[in-house]
Amino acid sequence: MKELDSKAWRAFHKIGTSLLPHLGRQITNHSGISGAEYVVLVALSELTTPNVNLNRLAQGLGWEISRMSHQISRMEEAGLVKKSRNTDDSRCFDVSITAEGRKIAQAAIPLQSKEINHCFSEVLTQAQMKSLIEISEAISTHMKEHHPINKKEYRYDAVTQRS
Amino acid sequence: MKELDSKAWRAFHKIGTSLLPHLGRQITNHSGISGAEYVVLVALSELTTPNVNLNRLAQGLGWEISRMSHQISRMEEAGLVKKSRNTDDSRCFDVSITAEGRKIAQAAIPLQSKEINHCFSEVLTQAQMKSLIEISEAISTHMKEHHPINKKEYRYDAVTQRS
DNA sequence: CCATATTACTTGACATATCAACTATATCTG
DNA sequence: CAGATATAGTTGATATGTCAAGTAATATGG
Repeated sequence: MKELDSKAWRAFHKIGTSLLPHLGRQITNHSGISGAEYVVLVALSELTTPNVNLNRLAQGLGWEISRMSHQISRMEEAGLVKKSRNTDDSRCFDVSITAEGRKIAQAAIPLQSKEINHCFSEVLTQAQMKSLIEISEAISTHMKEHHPINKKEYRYDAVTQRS
Repeated sequence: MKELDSKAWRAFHKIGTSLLPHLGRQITNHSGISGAEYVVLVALSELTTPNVNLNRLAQGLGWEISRMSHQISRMEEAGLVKKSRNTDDSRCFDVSITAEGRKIAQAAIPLQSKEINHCFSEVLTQAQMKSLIEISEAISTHMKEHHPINKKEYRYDAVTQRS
């Protein structure tokens, strides 16, 4: 069954290197922010707490912490997010979205939803989308268990709630 | 049904930004080449003709031509591929794999297949893999028709055969 | 309570990707 | 055939991602 495997991999690889960049470009076109900025803003705008710990944010998006650090620095520079040292553990940083960032996110989200629609629900059947979600979840779970990006689970589960 | 859409997108995005880089890293670990180098070498090693036109190679992998140009330059520098002007149309370049490149590819492919196996057939059912392939094909087709990377289809279909 | 380890994050160098010109050749049109 | 246009690919600036090493604060073990 190597055959099937390889085909699945190639298929996945292909859409991964065409669809993802395409949707990123769309974001830039309609809202002037990068795909990376978009996913960060969306993550931040959906928080139930006023801010997240940087490490946690990275975990949530499956990013390396170094990447997140660079990204957040740039976004802070651009006025999209704010970063402040956590008072309880001053190694940690609390990241939050600014009013400006929220405004941009709120304008971008419906536009991007439309794009996503074009590429998903107009192309796939509902069954296929459900299948894709299951597949993704299976792979995500496996990755988390066997090949985690940042070695350990974040220990301070309470950090987000504290401030 | 926006809900399902968004979930499908997020699921896909997540594996796209975790699985793809992971497998790229594995290649580097076991064979000392980057993921990009790997896919190019595999594409070249599977040619039925001795070489491909650069543009065509880019199309085949869904890459922008500029990216391919840079990549091939670096790989030529590294001795993995060879590039030569096409005699019939001297705007075009014929790209081929070197003996060195082929050796590396042949060593890398079985190792990488094993990795792919870990992430696909050990995690997904056969039905899921088939479903993934169908989904990918649907999306690829749609992308090609509606959002092509390099605006036009390559016109000189015979170029590959000519030399 | 001190030495050592761990954790959270930063930094800078480097690799790679993307974009917008630009060059050279080829094709088309009158 | 001359001039306009299109095509193939290059180039360099800039943005972004990755890696290894470093810094500072906290936790741990004797």
